[in-house]
Amino acid sequence: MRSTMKISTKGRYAIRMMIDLAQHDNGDYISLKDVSGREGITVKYLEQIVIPLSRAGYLRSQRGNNGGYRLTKPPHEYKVGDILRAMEGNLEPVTCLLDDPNVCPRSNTCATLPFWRGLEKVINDYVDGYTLQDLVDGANSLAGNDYMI
Amino acid sequence: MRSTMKISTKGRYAIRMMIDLAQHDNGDYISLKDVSGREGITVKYLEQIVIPLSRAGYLRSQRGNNGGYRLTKPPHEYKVGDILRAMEGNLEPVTCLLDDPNVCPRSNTCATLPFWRGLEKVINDYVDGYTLQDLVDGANSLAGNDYMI
DNA sequence: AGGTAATCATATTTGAAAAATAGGATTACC
DNA sequence: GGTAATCCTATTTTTCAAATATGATTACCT
Repeated sequence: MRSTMKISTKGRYAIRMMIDLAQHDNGDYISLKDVSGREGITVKYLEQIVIPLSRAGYLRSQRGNNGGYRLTKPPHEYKVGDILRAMEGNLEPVTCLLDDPNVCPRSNTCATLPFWRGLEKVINDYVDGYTLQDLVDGANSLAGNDYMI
Repeated sequence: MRSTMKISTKGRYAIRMMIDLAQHDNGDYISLKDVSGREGITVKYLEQIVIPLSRAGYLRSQRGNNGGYRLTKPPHEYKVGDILRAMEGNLEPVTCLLDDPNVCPRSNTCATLPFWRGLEKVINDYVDGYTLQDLVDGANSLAGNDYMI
């Protein structure tokens, strides 16, 4: 059985790309071709991944020869949750949580809604507890947790 | 954009069915037809949902006329996480976390693996903090948390 | 100026899995 | 023996992620 509750490849690749841009930041723009070579993701796919990140203001781009991308902020100012939400839209574990009241006619009486809301909160709190810099360091900024193995 | 990170309908329906069985438990077996009428899920779909729950030992069944299903344990002995994992297989947010070392050749050096492991732990801890009885009560058993709205 | 190498924009294809349905076999009560 | 349920397996339908394709636009560099 393949399970659900999975982050998309775009979400995972976006994080890896952001790490790559952070690691190789020397002030110049970094081409997707370079990222592609290092990360093993096709340039064409990276072009798609870059769109929501740019739209969110997380990346600055330069067109033309010697063009490319670079971060708009220092890595510690990116919450990993921001990157994921830019790619995934949201991290709600069930569609029932959307604001649209048409989604589920049972939402008023549903006994499980608070449970799902809590799960959403736990997930968002966790991913917002990491910054891009934390991932670059391969370490965890959350004081006193034991998630590292 | 439709987002990922979603629990399947089978997972959601399984929880609702278990709540329904708990709420209507009077010692007799409860037919899927009854559950279907109350929950608005087809009998045929419920038949599929029941399979992994029975296999996990969470339900007892009775065939034939007046047959049906009932819980094998009192509701407070079911962790919601157990129900979800029975349906979803696991709650790992990325395939990279599977034991199979062939899944990702970068797993040895991947800077994001500890991050994903932590997310998996947070999710499992949360869903294991709720019991079926909590959902029946529409309340939250975790002492001192504020997930309820 | 013109070649080149990049981003940008949009569309299309592919593949796989979730979601739902279908048909019939088996069981057990009454 | 009729009926109403579970059980079993297969199939269809639908949706969406994943990946690819094509070409336009931009800007550096010689």
